[in-house]
Amino acid sequence: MRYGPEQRKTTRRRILAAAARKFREGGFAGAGVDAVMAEAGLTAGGFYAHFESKEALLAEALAAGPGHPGERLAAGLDGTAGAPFLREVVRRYLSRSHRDDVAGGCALPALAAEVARQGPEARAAFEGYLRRFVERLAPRVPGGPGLPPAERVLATAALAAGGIMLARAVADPGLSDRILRACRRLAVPELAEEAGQPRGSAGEMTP
Amino acid sequence: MRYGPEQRKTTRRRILAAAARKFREGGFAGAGVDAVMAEAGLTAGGFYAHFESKEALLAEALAAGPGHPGERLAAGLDGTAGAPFLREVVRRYLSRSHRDDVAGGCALPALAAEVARQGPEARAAFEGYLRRFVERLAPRVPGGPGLPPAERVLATAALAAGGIMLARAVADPGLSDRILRACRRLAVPELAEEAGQPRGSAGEMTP
DNA sequence: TGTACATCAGTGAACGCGCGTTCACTGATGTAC
DNA sequence: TGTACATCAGTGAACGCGCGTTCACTGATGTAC
Repeated sequence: MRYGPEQRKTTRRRILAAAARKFREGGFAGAGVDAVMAEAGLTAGGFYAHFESKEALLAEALAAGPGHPGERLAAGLDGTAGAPFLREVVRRYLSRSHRDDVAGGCALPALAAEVARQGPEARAAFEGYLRRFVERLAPRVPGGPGLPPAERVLATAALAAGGIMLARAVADPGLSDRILRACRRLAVPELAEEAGQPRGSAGEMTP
Repeated sequence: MRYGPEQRKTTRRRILAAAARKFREGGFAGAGVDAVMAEAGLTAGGFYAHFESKEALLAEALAAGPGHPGERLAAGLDGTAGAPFLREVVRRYLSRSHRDDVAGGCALPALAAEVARQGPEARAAFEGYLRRFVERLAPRVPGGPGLPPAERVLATAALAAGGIMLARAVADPGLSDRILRACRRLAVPELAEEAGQPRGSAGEMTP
């Protein structure tokens, strides 16, 4: 093991990445410090050299997550803006692959309900996570009736997060797909979406 | 204490009602059998005379919840249908009072993320809970572009559940209100909503 | 009517377990001289 | 260059605690005769 502050930072980042995955996968209450540290290739005891508490880890794991969806969703869409841009972002977010990849997916559908039961620290971090969607997407998203772009991003985030969450919770795969499709259409009423469902994962949110 | 099967049924219902409240409030992982039974005025040991396990209780608490929102939301709207009906339902659901009453509110924003991590029993019960929205509301809700009424109810449920969930998780009350308002507008683009936010709780989902 | 017994919802203590957190220690790395 | 010491990230065992679940028991109620 290398010595020095660089190693310390690397380890810290590894714990954060592990926490981001484990918390999404098992929930904040369901993923223990033990499991997070094991995912990072460490033992539980070393955790408190890096973080004050489990809740502090949650806050940082939200704030410092690498590859925020607000950026990942817009990748490769440099020329686009307006309704086509929004449709493409929504198509990537409300995809089967995102639904099926809880650990690697967005924090909103996986953790929002639990964050709502946490203290101000975690909620402020979560708020920052949500605001980042607005910052990154609002400049390229069209407004709607009574909805400036920033408000539309907020409402679309709620719709998309809710859609992924419900699609994950439901038992019937057919209903799950219906939920995703219906949400994609409600999100972009300006454009009649192509009839079929998107196939394959090219360009979708999680590979 | 009265003897006989009537008393047994009453107690069972009391446990279910307590579970519905406690699970929404603290999460499924966060609310213990002890806390649920205490809310019902009982001690933990008696629980297993009524339910096989904690997860079985979750499934039943979802399925047998008294006063499903699908019915409560439509109460007093007997003459209405179409876009005005939908707007009123959405206004009640996406209200501050519903946001602030986790224990008495809808199961979707409070429990969906955790249900997604449970077994088939709980997920099937959750699915029934969601389908009940469609059954009760679709006959009176208008379709949209590429969205038959049933699909529109599904997408609106995702939007509304996501909106309440995000509004609860965020730290800033102003942002929380903005989320609710933006979601109400996206849900019913046919009608330009009145400029102000709804005030008071008359007709809203939770008193 | 009165007595003995059967029933059974609910109690309360106990169980094994995993949790978040603490802490004495290890051992690899760097520094002083 | 070599030796002694300092640093500190990470280990692993232990802690107190609350969890889901079990179970012997209580005591109020109903039934038999």
